[in-house]
Amino acid sequence: MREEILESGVQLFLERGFNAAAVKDITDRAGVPKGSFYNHFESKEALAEVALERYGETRRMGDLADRSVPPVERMRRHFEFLRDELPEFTKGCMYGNFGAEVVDHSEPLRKRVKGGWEYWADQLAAAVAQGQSEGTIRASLDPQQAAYYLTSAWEGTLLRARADKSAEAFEIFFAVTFDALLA
Amino acid sequence: MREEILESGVQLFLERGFNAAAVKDITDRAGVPKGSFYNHFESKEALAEVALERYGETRRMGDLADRSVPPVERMRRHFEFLRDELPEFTKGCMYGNFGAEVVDHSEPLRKRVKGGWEYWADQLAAAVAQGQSEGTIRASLDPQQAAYYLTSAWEGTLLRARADKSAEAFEIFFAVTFDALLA
DNA sequence: GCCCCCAATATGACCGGTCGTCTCAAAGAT
DNA sequence: ATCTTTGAGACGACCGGTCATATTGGGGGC
Repeated sequence: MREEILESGVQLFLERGFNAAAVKDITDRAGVPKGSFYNHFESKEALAEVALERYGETRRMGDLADRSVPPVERMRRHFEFLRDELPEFTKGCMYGNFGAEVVDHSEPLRKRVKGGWEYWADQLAAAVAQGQSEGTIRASLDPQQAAYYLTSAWEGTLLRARADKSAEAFEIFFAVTFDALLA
Repeated sequence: MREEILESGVQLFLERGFNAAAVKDITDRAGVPKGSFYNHFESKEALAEVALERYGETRRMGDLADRSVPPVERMRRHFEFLRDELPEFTKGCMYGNFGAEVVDHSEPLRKRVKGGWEYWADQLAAAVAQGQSEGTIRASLDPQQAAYYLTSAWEGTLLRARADKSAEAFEIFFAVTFDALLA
């Protein structure tokens, strides 16, 4: 039962964000009675923390460390994976959702959002650094800064895609990132 | 009275986003009775539309067209202005706030958010194009794409700054944008 | 095998609070 | 006196969390 609740929480936090995903909606989707929720999670916030961890595990960050694929290629595939996993122009990334809605009110969630972004940027930075040592990514970039910038650009791209209801934002992200910024 | 409500709306939508800025909070800050709200605005959403227009007017987009300042410099100043206008690491841009919270539920607001971003990107693109014709911005960039990317990167930077509670995100935005992407 | 007891878990109605919106009596204007 | 505007508080919906009651499972005794 706990697992069903967690799964539904992941889905709804992803589709609607924190506030618009009510505990009742989550338990309804999980097919369990609302009162049972608090036998498994101390609070909605506590569920969100676990949901965020779970979501982060599905982002396949390991792909960014796969030495059998050249760095630029694996970065490209990484972002293509993230893009292809998106529900259709609805809220696209739990980190971004919580980052926009919750970090001002929940210190535990803010720390996890921050930590998740840092981890992601570290993986990207390692790939940038390897690309530089192989001469396929421009040498003048600071890997940590470039990686940080890419996480920002990606989250912003998700916002724009949602407002535009168009995939053009992603096309532009790929074109500018791989043909201009990293090249 | 209408003006006080509008002003308070702008402030609170900026500081807290749409959902966390209650009508009561807005009227409290405006110093007017809550029941009067609907004598001046049809709904909270209607206020948000007007507040967004008002906010957009204060972003000084005209600075981006000021031919007496070189393109790169005026872009830099533009983003410096936006950064310096921020309340301390709280929600930083009404377009981004509404983009994250509301565009899935309110078509009028989605259109205004989209339109505001498009207008902003057009101004940036014109500056990029001029910089290219003067040889100060790299020629291989598509001005519209670069401008679109910058709006994304900026909005994402705001998200990261909030989660990090640090100005480092802005430092990185400036370093990568002006020393790597545009150079 | 059956019954009883107890602890753990499940459950749905309830609670108090917040929220956007509306109503209608009172106040103001003519 | 009549008409228009105002605004306090009611309204119904929604929300996270609580809790009295019901159910279940395991252990022990006969």
